[in-house]
Amino acid sequence: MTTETEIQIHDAQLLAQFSQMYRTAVDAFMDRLDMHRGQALLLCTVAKRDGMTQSEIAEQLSVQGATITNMLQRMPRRGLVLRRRDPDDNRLVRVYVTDEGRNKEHAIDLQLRTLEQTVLKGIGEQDRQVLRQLVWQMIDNMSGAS
Amino acid sequence: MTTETEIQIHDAQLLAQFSQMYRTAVDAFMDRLDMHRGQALLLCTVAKRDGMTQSEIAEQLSVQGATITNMLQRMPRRGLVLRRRDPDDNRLVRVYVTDEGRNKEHAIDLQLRTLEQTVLKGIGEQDRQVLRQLVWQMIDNMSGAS
DNA sequence: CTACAATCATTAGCAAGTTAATGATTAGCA
DNA sequence: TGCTAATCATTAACTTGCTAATGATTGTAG
Repeated sequence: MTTETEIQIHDAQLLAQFSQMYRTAVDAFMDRLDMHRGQALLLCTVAKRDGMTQSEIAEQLSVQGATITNMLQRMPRRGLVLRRRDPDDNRLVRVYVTDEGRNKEHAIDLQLRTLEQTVLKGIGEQDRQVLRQLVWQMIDNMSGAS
Repeated sequence: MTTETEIQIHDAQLLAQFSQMYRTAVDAFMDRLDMHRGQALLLCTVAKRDGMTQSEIAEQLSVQGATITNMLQRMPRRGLVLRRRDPDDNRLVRVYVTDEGRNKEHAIDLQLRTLEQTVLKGIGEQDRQVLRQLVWQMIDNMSGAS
């Protein structure tokens, strides 16, 4: 169905299309958990290191600090995370995961593995290794972007 | 800098991070042309086949129809495209590129090639072939997503 | 010690996605 | 012909990203 266009598309557009579709796919998988993409990924990040600063979260997700503020303001719908100002440095806001949040994170993690299986279907372990390496290379290339 | 996290990240999150960074990179490159990402990609699409229907554009960009409506409503800042209802089927709105739009599209195309060079730097032609094939495979996997 | 610079978070306003509901037009069948 | 169903676009309300400007706190130099 997309076969006709495969021939004359540029790599830049191919990657754009992939990014778009992957984002939509994550949305779909998170919807089943009644979660939004950004909030889910944030939760997964904080769950791995409790008490992260908002700036640290932003850097980890390759996102602007203001984006984290926005997301956290919409989060307390369900008490999944807490925010507390650092007593030693009152500029910092540290984010903590509640027990409920940790449960949710497990579910999200499972769902992400399912997504992984869907997206990587038909790709052998050797090719996956190659893919990982290539993606890391591209990420590195973009990290020092001008 | 990202080295510490490379080890224990899941593929799903790796791809999410790539998508996020790539999207930001496209934004940066389009900013230099005083263009927004979505509008630029839309222009490139229509430039290749004048008179496309909004639904056709949406499908090509893997995006919802409403998104195209929204974007086109913000576009006429500069007369890059025209919209005209199809006289034979009044439900359809066809989009046409003006001369100015076609000039802009050339500039965008150039900029996308530059982005391509940046992102794929250090990756040989053989690996690029492999990458293309893997990305197409993933796109196919997501096309029939449940 | 005080003033200035740096850091962190928030706010406001925008673009770009989504879904769901609505309206207008066309197509198809009795 | 006329009613119903399908198609296409629009609207409204939302989440998620961004930038730029602001405010509050901390660090540092004089």
